[in-house]
Amino acid sequence: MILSRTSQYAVQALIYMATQPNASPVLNRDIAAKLGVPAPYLAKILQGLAKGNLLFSFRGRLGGFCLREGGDKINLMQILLLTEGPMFTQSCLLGLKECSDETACPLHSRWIPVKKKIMDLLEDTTLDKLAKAVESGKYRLADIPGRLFEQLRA
Amino acid sequence: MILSRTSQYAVQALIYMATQPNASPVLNRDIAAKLGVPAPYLAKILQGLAKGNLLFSFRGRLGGFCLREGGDKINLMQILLLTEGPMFTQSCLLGLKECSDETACPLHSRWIPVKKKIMDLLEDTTLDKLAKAVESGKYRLADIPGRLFEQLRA
DNA sequence: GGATATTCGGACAAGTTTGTTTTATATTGT
DNA sequence: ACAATATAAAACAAACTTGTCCGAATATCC
Repeated sequence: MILSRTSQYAVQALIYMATQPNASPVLNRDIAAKLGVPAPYLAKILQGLAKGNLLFSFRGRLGGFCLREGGDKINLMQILLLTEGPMFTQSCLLGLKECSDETACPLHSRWIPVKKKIMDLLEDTTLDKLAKAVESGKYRLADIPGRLFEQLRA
Repeated sequence: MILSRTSQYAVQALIYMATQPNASPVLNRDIAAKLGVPAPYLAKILQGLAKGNLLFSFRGRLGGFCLREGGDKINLMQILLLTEGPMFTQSCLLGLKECSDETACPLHSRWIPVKKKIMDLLEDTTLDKLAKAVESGKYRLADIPGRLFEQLRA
């Protein structure tokens, strides 16, 4: 509805990375397995995030991906700007290319405050907050059924 | 970002229809011209809305599409449930198939109130309100440049 | 240096959304 | 009955998103 699959996978992957000790790189293969997501596709997404300076990537043995900054420094908006593109913040509900305060669609004035709520949420929500929620055990990152998920986690 | 092109065209078209006298049917061709969207594609969308009981459709000479009810009775949510599908209201930001209060993604509790704002907006916004905004001349339905739009309107 | 393990990068394939074309069918006016 | 004009429906095409595969580059360990 709101986010593309690419964005959903990206957010899930980064939350997972934030739950891991960031001393050693995390393998794309491992992330894909935990999330139940196609590994080659996820790799491409992570490469994009590395190009966008959100991740470090290391090749070779002991390689993998690392968060470039601490999980408390990365919020959802930063991720989505990379995966959805820079137009993400300035979109009109009706799809008008230009929909500003001067020349607006009929929904504009109603939409602005709601959109602000969304943007505020995305900017305020850091990876750390989400990682803590997952670590508490009350929340899930992926659709994998409980038992299988626990097995993978072991 | 939030809505598919199909939904955007559908909403634009219905707003336009709500600005027209509803005694005589509106031609798909005319709507498409005003909005600057491909006519055959729009026709398909309108046919879907007719199947969903939001529009009447009449074939042959003097045919066209009509709102089935008054513009004050149709809100955006009704349209989007047809164009985006019935899952539209129950989606999870991270794309989890199941994300309810019992088994939730780590964003769930933050997302719920924001989502409610969106849903409230969509349910509260009727075609009539939007049509009036367009008729006031302050707001635009389509991306067509001002001069061309005025010419078409004449 | 060689073996191994990993990301990188690009080419390829499938699926979905968006858009086009064509033919059929219904309605009205003459 | 016939011509004109509209939607209906289905087949087709293009573009974008999503997903797959493979060879190359790179780093570590022996």
